[in-house]
Amino acid sequence: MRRTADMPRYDFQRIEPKWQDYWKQNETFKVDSFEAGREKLYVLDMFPYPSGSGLHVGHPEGYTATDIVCRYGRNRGKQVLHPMGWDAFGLPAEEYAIKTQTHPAVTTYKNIDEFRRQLQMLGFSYDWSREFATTDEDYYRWTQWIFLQLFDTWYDADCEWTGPDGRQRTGKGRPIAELPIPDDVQAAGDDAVRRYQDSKRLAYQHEAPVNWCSALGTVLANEEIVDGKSERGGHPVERFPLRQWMLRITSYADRLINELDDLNWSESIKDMQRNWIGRSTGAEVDFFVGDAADFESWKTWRSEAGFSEEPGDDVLRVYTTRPDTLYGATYMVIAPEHSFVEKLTTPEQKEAVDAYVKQASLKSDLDRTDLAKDKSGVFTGSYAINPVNGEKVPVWIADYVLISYGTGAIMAVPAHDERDWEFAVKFSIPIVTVVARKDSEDVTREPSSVFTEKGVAVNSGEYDGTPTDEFKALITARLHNSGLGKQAVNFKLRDWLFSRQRYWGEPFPIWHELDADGNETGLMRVDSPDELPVVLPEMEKFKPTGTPEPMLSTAPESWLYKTAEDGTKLKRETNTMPQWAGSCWYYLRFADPKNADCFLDPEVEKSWLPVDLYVGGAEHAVLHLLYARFWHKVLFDRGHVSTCEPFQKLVNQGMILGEADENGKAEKMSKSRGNVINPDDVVKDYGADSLRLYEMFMGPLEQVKPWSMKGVEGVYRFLARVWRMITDEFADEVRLNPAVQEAELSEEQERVVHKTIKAVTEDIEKLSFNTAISRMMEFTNEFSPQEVRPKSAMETLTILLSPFAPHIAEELWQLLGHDNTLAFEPWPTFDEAKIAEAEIEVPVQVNGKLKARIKVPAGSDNATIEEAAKQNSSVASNLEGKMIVKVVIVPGRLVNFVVKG
RNA sequence: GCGAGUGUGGCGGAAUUGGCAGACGCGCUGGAUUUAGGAUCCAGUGCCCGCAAGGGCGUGCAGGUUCGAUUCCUGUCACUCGCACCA
Repeated sequence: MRRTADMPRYDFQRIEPKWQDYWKQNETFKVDSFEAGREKLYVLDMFPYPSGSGLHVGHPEGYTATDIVCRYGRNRGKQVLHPMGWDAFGLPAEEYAIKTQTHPAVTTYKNIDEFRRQLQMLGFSYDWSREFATTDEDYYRWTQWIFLQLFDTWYDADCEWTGPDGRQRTGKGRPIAELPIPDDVQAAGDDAVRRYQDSKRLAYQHEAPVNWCSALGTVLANEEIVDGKSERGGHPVERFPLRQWMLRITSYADRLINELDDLNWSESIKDMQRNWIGRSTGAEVDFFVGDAADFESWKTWRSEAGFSEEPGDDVLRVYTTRPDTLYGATYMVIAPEHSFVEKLTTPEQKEAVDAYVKQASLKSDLDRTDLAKDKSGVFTGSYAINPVNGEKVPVWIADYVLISYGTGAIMAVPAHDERDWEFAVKFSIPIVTVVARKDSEDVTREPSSVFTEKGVAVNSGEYDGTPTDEFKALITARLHNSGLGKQAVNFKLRDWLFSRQRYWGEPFPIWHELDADGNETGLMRVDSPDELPVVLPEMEKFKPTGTPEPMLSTAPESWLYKTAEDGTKLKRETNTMPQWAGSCWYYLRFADPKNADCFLDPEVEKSWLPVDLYVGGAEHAVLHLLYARFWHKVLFDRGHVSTCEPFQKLVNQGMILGEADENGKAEKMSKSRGNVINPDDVVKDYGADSLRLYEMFMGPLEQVKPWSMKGVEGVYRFLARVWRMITDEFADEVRLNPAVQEAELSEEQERVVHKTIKAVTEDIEKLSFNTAISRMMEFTNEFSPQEVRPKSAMETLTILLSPFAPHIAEELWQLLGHDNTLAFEPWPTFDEAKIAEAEIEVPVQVNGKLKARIKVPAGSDNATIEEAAKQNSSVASNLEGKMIVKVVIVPGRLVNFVVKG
C-alpha cells in the first residue's frame, strides 16, 4: 500500500496551535494559590529584553530546558511556579524614540507583543497570568519602593545577629533611624544630623569620577565598560567627576563571597563572582613623611596613641598584601590623583610633577590599559621613613597605582613584585632581596630576577629566617601594637554607580531641598510609599541634552518642582535608575504579581521562594547576579524576605553558534555575518516540538554548540517515526495504528520500557536532556518494527516525551483514548528487577586485550564465569601454552586473564 | 600575566566509585520501493593492512600508576571564556 498526499501524517501545523489553544482556554498552567504541604518548584528563566529583532534561537534553549523541568515536575505531582515577563527599560527603545519621535513605551509594548507571540508559539508552560514588564507602573512603583528601603538603610558592620534562616552573621543592614549619631554631630543641629545620616545610607550621593559616554548621553557603571569603551555600542568613554547616586554594595562584599558557598552553582560562576569582588587581606602601614628629626618622637607618640582611623597629614598610609617584605621597600608610589601630590612635591620637581599629573589626567582608561606594562612616573623630591628600619625611601608618582584601590599609595618592593621590579629597573632604583626560597644558600642582596612567591625572610633584621606566612602575621601584630599599622582587607569591587541621565528608566522617589535662590542645599526628602509610583513625565522629545545634565531636567515644571507643607521648595531628582534595577527583584514579584499593598506578601514569599532553578546566559555571571544577590540581602536584613540568597541552583546555557562552514568552523550568530537563525522559520518548516527537541538534543545544555539544520531534520524524523509508531499512516483519518493493541508486554518489551523510564527520569533530573532524547530514540527503534505494540508501552513513551515535545504528546495521548491533558498524569515508575536480563554478555580479555564475549546466566558465580570464559575457543587459543598468573573477574562486567610465557 | 573550562570518528556528541571506546543523531556507501524526485524501509560505516579469516593502531601530545586508563597522577601543547597595573 502506498501513502497518498491526503492521508494523515505528522501534521505539526494542525496539532501545535490546537494544543496551545487548549492550554490557554483551560488555563492549564495557571497556579492560583499555594497549597501548603505539597512540594513546590519555582523555576525561572532570565527574562528577555524585548528587542525589536524578536526572539533569537538562544532564548528557547534555556526556556525549553526549564519548561522540561516544569512539565516533569507537574507530572511528579509538584506545584510549579513558572513565570515569564519583560526586562523592558533600556537604551534601544529610547534610541528608537529619539530617531522616530515615538514614545519608548509604544515601541516597548509592541515588541513585547511580538515576543509573547513567539514564546506562545513554542508551547512553553508559563503561567501567563503573572506576566509583567519592568516598565509597568504597577511594577516600577515597587522598584522605587525598594530604592527607598536602600535609602533608609545603613550597614552596621559590627552587628551580630541570627537571621530567620537560623544562621549567625556579623554585619547587618539596619534602619537609618537606628544609626547612632556622634555627640559632636548631634550638637551641630538637625541639618548636620541629616547630612550625617545621608553619608551612611546604602543609597547615597557622591561626587566621583564617572564614566561619561557622550554618544549614549549617560554615565555608565564600571561593569558596563569593556576595554575602555561602552559595552553597548563600543563608544568612547571619558572620565570626570560628577555628582551621582551610588549603592553601597561594598558593605556586602564579604557576605556576597561567603554566602556563595552553599549555592548549587557551577564553580566557574562562583569563581567569577569571587574574582570580581576581589577580596584581599594584608595590612595598612603608615610611613612618616614629616621632618626626619621628628621620626622617633612620632613613633613614641604612635605607640601610645595607637593606629588612627585617619592617617593625619604627616604620614603616608599604604596598603600591602605582603607586610613581610617591608624591609625591602626601596621606594614608594602615590597615585597622580593622591591628595599628597602637592605637599610632597619639592620646588625643584614641581615642573616635572605638574606635567606628569596633567598628562595622567588626560589619559582615558583605554590609554591606561593599552600602555599596560610600560611604566611611567616622576619623583616628588620627598622621602618617607620606613617604620621598621628607619630608612629613607623616595616617594614617586606613577599611574600604575590607582587612586581607587587601597589607600592610593603603595610601598614598592621591587625584588618581590613584578610591577615594582619593572619600575625600579626603568628608573634605576635599588632592589633589595628580603625573601629567599627555602633552603636556598646564596642570597644575593641585589637579585637578577623578581621573586614573588613565599619563602623565608632575609635582610630583615631580627626576622631573618622567618617563613613568609608566619612573618606576615607577626609583623602585622607588632605594627598594630606600636600603632604603625593594622590588618586590613580590600576589595576590587567598587560601590555601584546607580544613576543614569536617560529618560527610559525608573525615576528616583527623591526630592532636593532648594534655598531661597533656588539652589540645592544638599538636603533631601523622599516620596512616601503611598505617593508611589513616581511616574515618568510625558515628553515629546527624547534627545539627550548632550551634557551630563539628565534628560529629565527638561521635564515640565509641574513634574520638576513642588512646595512642601512646611514651605520648603523642592526639586525632583532628574536622574533615572539603570536597567539593572528592574531585573534585581523581578523573581520576587512573580510570586505575587498583582499585590497592590505590598511588593510581596510575606506568606507568599515563604511559600514560593527561593527560586529552585534559574537558567540563563553566562553573560550575566557577574553583573545581574551580583546586583540581584545584593538587593536580596538588603531585603533579607530588613526582614522583607526569609532567605539570604535568591537563586538556589543556577545553570548557564551555552551559546548557540551559527551553522559551521565547510571547514567545520562555527561562529557566533550575527546580523553582519548573516548566519542568524530565526525561530519563526524553523517552526514554520519543522514545528515547535522539533525546534524544542533539537535544541535539547544538540549537546549538553551548558556547552557552546553550533546550529545544524540537518540536525533539526533528524529530530523531526524521530517525531514523525513516533507518530507512525502510534498512528495509522495509511488510514484516511487520524486513528491508532492497528499494531497498537491492548496486550501484555513481553519480557523483553517490559525490559525496554523500564530501562527507558529509568534512563529518561534520571537524565531529566541531571538536566542531561540530550541523552534522555537518545534513550527515547532507542525505545522507538525497538518498538517500531514490532507487530504488536502494547498500548501501555505507547502511553509510557508519550508521557516521557511530553515534557520535551508537548504538542505531539498531547495529540497522541488523546488518540490513545484520553480526554484530559497529560500535563498532570503521574510520571511512569520503573522496577529495577524488570530491567535485569536473564543472560548477560561478559567481555573476556587476555592481558587487557579484548579477545571474546561470552554469555552467562545473570548472577553466575566467578568460578562459573571463569570456566565459561576458558571454554571459548578464541580465549582458549590465546591461553594455550601460557601460564595464567592471575584472573581478574568483575562480576557482571568483565574477565581478564593475566598470562606469562 | 592570573583564574576557570574544554580537547573522543567526516560532524554534533555518548561512556567517569578505573572494566566491551564511539550510544543516539547527522553525513556517507550500497540495496528495496518509486515513472521520477521526495518520503520511507533494510544493510554497512573509527583508522590502517588483508579477497577473507584475522591482525595492528586509536580518546590533543609525552610519561607514570594499574591485571586493565577517555576516566587517576606528572609534565606539555592547543583552543574557549572571564579578569587584567587591584599593591
